[in-house]
Amino acid sequence: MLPHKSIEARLQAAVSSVLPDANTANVLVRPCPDPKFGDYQTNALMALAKERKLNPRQLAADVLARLDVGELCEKVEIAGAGFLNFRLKSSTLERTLESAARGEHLFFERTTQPRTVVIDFSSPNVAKPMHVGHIRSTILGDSLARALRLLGHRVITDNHIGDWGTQFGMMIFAWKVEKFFENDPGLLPDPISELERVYKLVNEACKGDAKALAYLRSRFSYDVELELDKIEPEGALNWARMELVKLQSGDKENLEIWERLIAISKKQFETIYNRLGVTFDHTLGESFYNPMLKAIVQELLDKGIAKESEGAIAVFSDGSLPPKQDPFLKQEDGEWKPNPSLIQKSDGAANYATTDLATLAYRLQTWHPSEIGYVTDGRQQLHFQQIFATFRRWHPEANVKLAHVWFGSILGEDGKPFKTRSGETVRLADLLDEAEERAFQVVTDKRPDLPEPQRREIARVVGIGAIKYADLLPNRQSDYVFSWDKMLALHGNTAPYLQYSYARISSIFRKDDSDATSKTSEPASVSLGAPEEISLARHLLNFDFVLGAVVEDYRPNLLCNYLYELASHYARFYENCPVLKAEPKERASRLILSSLTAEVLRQGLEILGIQTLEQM
RNA sequence: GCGCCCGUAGCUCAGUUGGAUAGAGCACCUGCCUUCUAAGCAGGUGGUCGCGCGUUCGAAUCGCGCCGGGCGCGCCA
Repeated sequence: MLPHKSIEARLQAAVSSVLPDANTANVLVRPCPDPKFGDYQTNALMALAKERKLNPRQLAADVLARLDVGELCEKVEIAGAGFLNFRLKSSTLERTLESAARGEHLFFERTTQPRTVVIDFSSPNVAKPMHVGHIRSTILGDSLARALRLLGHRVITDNHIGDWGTQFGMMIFAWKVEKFFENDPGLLPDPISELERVYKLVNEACKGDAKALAYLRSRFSYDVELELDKIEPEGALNWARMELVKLQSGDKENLEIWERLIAISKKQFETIYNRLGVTFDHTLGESFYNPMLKAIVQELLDKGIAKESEGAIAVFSDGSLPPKQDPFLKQEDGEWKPNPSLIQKSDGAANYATTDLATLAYRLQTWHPSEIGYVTDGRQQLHFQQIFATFRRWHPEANVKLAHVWFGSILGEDGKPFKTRSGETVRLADLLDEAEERAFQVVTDKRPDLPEPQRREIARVVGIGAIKYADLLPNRQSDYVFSWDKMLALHGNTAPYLQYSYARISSIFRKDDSDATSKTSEPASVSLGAPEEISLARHLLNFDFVLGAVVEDYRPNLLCNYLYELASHYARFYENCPVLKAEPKERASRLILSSLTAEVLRQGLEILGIQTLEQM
């Protein structure tokens, strides 16, 4: 057991012995904000004293009298208004590092209560290019899944792609206009661009653009029920609607076009996910739930949860919540008015709310998760509140935590939503290309001695890592400003700096000429002397706190900060404590410290989905 | 109008159940490479935590009211 866990357990026991009825779940230790206070502190006794109107320092003294942590810590101190400060004996630090060096742990503990957690993230749309709007969800979701898995939870990742909906009417229409059966766009180098081009064309024709309409007329020669010269905006729109209806009613040709659209898109998704190193256990898109929707609408009607309204079907407030917390009410002109959630449109089609309800039910029934996290844009907060509330009414027996893990927008340097210079949305593929290209310039500048293929590989890892890190570093709920210069900077809190820290440690081991036997046969012995060694060791021991917090609040940015601090501690150690030139005993100890730091850096970056390099 | 989120150093942002003297990077200034990768380190300048009132041993954090900004609010997802 790690020292802080052991201290915490004994502290809780001591509190129970003083206050038998106290709930000790919140009696926790955590790292001290300032090393002068010690290694760990608890402030929980002040809270306990407050709710019981006890003197906090007296309570601290009473608890301390029942607390025995003597073999782990120096004398425990009562400080301030009633803190308990713990300072680890240096032998405790040293033994913990040694057990890590033996591979018994890496400064964190796997959970004793594994949960099954579904993470819903990325969710791009079929037949459209993946763009910057998908990057935060993809990177955040992947990182959270990695963190949960590392801590021993059962994680199911599910990519809920947008493979059904009204846009397919226009897509199929466009497909037929361009006679793609004869000119398979899947064979083009960039089929998605081609699909996007014709989609825009049809869309513009529907809006009445003269050039687009003229183009349609010139191309139109198939299966003509409408006369060519009657293709006007209304005509084009009607035609697209007709194709949609045919698709929905199972028309063979349209289904085949739809399937080919999905196949082309999935290929694009795979290319991007491969570059990002992101994988999914399932890709169950919206279409998968299609067959279930009618029955769900009917069931919600039967149960009185939903009702007809203006031709549509909607869920209204049932009055079970205070109005302020009720997602189905809103205040207008001082009155509470209905704010319903539509589950069926007046044309009889279901919408995304229905699909999300079906998805939720399916996941629960199939995987029995204790938790489902939806990693989406913050603008969907109301939607998810309504979905969750509807689901609770529909399945009151369900025992599952539903979390909307929302995030803010990516902004350009001008503070407005991130776009290209010409005002287009930025494609993910282009973004990754540019990251690698810019990283290549930097690598070439710094290391002209390396052969080009190696520089390319470094640029790939650094470029992708920089984008991911820039995305994970800010608190997920804040908007952040996208800046190439900042994310690729070689100093400061950036991916390249962390990767460099790792590479620099690796370099020590490459130059370590001690023979292999001395590395393996002698029991590893750590002895800490220099202040830089001690603060580095202390920081390594805090890895567990950070991982717990990341998973608890769905916040990888805490890990970013931790890793940056770790790299800073190591840099100070590196400046002040020679490793290879030290005396044998000290050298062995410092090699262990270095190798454990490297391992935590590597593991931490891996949770962020960022690769490390031995050389850069 | 109502709801959600935000307002912290010149700029970009952290700030862990309320906790000890509010932190970092960039920028600016000063040092440090014959010594394990200087893609580095050390030091300095810089704050009425939007404003006010309140809650308490203690508030950037919680409550109320203002000011300023972003987003959302019935058939798109």
